[in-house]
Amino acid sequence: MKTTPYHHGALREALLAAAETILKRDGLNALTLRAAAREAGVSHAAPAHHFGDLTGLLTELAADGFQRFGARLKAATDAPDARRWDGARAYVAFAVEHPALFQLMYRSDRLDGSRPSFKEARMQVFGMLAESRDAPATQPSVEQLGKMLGGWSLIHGFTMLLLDGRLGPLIKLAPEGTTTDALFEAMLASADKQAIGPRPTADMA
Amino acid sequence: MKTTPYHHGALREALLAAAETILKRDGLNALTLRAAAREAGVSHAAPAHHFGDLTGLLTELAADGFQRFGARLKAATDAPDARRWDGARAYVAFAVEHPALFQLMYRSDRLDGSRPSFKEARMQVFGMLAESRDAPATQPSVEQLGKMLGGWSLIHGFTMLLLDGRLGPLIKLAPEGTTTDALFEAMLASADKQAIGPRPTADMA
DNA sequence: CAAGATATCTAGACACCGTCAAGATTAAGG
DNA sequence: CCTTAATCTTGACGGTGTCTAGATATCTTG
Repeated sequence: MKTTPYHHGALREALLAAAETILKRDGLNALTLRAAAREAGVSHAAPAHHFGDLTGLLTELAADGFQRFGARLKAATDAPDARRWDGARAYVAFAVEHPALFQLMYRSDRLDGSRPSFKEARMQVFGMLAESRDAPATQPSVEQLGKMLGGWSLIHGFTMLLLDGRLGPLIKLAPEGTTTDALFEAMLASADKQAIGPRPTADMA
Repeated sequence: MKTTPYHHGALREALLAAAETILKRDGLNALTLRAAAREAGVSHAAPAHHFGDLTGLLTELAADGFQRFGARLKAATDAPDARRWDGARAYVAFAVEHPALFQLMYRSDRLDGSRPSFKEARMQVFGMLAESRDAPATQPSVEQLGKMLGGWSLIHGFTMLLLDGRLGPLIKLAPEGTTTDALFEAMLASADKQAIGPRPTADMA
């Protein structure tokens, strides 16, 4: 084996690792097929043989992300001392630790939803989501689905707003020193409490 | 005035209109400076004189979107017969009618958040958000902010999941013929009700 | 074991993209 | 009227995805 053998041996994994490095370091806009090839030290056209096109590479990366995401959620909800909302906290924590990856995972216009690896990883996470609620997995009612969707939307919406930097004005409105974490916990607490007293007529999001 | 005068007269507006046409027709990935120039019938470098770069064009488009979004929300919440959650319904309705534009509005990596027009339009919408809740505009408590954030996150999360096509598995789980609209209404209903009975130990989103 | 088949990777080309510089054309103002 | 500024065009450069052809290594199989 010389310095750079013609055949890499594990180029597929190396390219995925290189892609994630670029994603973390330079963002999604800088993650190109050629950049991944450079990072891995191969020719510019090499990635096409393993992923087809750029969408393929991004989709495999997202699929890998969903697998790790699912493992993280499972660990949080299966823990013996798991508190209420610990799954939600794990949801946000993963997104904060891998912001660019998480955003990619929810960017359908850059992904190929028909890829088996992606479909499988995504459905596994969705399954955990459905199971963790008290809604039965078979023939749930619309009411039960609405409740489950409410939990998912609440957490996902917070995550997206946080990653996109949209909570700045809210923080500025809050008492000095308030963190996004404190706001998140306050949000969870308010979701557990019923609105007491007269409802405001125009109550929106 | 001949067929194509050297000076367009209102190229800035024409380019914005062309950009939105492309956004609706071909999606964000196809919205390039050169494509907008082609659609408007001018040379490929013309847009740079009005928007600086591609980020500038996208940001102005997003700013325009936030202005219309704000008007739509205001109309919904100010209506004399406005029901609870009508602001939320308008939020989702606007996103469904302009999916690509809405997604662009929440894609910070493609926008320049420091552009005055964008900042202003965005803050105007945020102001409506903050006012519509019972939280006072001055010195709200963390609890009040948490409640307001909960409403925003709930609606925004649902919208993002819907636009990204992530509700498919949920629909498949639901009784046949269930629409996303029905799920949305069920979600709103569940947000109004307190969870009765014993809480599940692992309750996540 | 050897040789043909196959998988893997390289090199080159093409059209498209954003962006910059230089020049042509028109409008505005003193 | 003539200067100045704004507007738009033309041409160029490097970067990108993707296609083709060819080089190299591994695998299979007779």
